[in-house]
Amino acid sequence: METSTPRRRVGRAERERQILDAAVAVFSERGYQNASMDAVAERVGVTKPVVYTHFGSKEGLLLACVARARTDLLEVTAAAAAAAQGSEDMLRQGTKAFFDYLDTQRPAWTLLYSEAAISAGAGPALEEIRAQQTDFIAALLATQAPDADPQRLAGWSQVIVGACERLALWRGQDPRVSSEQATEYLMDLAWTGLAHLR
Amino acid sequence: METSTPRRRVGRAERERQILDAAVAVFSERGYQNASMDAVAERVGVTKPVVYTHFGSKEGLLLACVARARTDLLEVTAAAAAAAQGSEDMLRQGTKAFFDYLDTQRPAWTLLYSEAAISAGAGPALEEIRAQQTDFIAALLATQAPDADPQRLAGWSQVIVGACERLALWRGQDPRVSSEQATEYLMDLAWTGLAHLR
DNA sequence: GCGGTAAGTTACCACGGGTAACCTACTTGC
DNA sequence: GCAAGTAGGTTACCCGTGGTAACTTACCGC
Repeated sequence: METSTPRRRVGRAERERQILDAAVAVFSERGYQNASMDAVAERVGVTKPVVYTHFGSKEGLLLACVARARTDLLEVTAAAAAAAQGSEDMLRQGTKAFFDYLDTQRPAWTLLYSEAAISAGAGPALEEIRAQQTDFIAALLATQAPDADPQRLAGWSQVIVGACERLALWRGQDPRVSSEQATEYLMDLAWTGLAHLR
Repeated sequence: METSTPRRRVGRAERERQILDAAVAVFSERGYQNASMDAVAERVGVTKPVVYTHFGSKEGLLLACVARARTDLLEVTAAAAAAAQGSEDMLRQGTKAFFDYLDTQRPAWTLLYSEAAISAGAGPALEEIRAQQTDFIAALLATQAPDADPQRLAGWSQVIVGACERLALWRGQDPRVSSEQATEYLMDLAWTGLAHLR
């Protein structure tokens, strides 16, 4: 089949995009462990060493996937928060955008929160995502509780980030839980608690 | 040196304990991925097929480690909660016992919350641990908010479990945060929030 | 002592990550 | 146009490690 295209050559940027797309799909379908580099390469219509020249190693490829998802996620949540008015609504809209992103980008979600934990090298990358999130949230909380100890603010941020991740995984198992509901359950405890601590 | 013990033979139960101990150590030291079954076997002073006759596969070995840690963790937290009086104190003492357990059993902690996520097969085992925790917590919360929708109670439980995991990871990176502080940060948001929702 | 069996060993396979050496489609300079 | 250079690709391989088949030996009951 494949009408006569003996060996199509493609620019570097384009190829990297193709490989990343294939990697996200393959990793999320078969799991990082069970996914072979050959499978990724084959999906692109290319051989293994090509993948290696672009991303160095299997872990490097995973890291690149994570990095791209991270950028997207940050973009989406930051935009939602920016469009809101007031601290409470910023947290609410940002959280909801987080859940919605994971809904529409299922493979990326699987990758980030189920598969990526696999690689020792991806751990730090995930921690960086969380650091972004906690910093952002700590700043938000500070507007509501300006007198609180910075460590306490950081702790609260950790609580919120952890809660979001867990709620996301929970929703993955039980799709009856809407992103609105998940957001509300978080706000119930987090924001209500905060409001009464001042 | 090992004075002259040519080939010591050991009972099944004892061997399994030895192998589990070695596996927890090796997996947490080098990471599940980088740990070889040969390394585990060598640590016990035995060859690879012995490990396989006991645990079937690398994943099986990991699962057995997780199962044991899970039993310990449940035991410790349940005991702490049972010794407390009143719902709030049960949540507080249970949470603190959780953090304290992870403090004293570092390798087990690493295994559960950094390495175990690696294996596709270990994922369900971890979810079962969480299910235990969330059920327990949901029952606790129900005493405080008897009128709440069950799904909402479940959601709040997810929030709390996620928060605990994240706080534990945070403490792993920053040892200045004591188990008491971590517990308090959780209670600040979770319990205070809950108290004002009734 | 003398089998029978549980406990262990050696020697191997296969699969997948990673690489070295080679090849070829396109571009650039003349 | 055409030679030369190079980015983009391929084939063929290595080696570590999960997993297993076939054989060996320490211990127990009798």
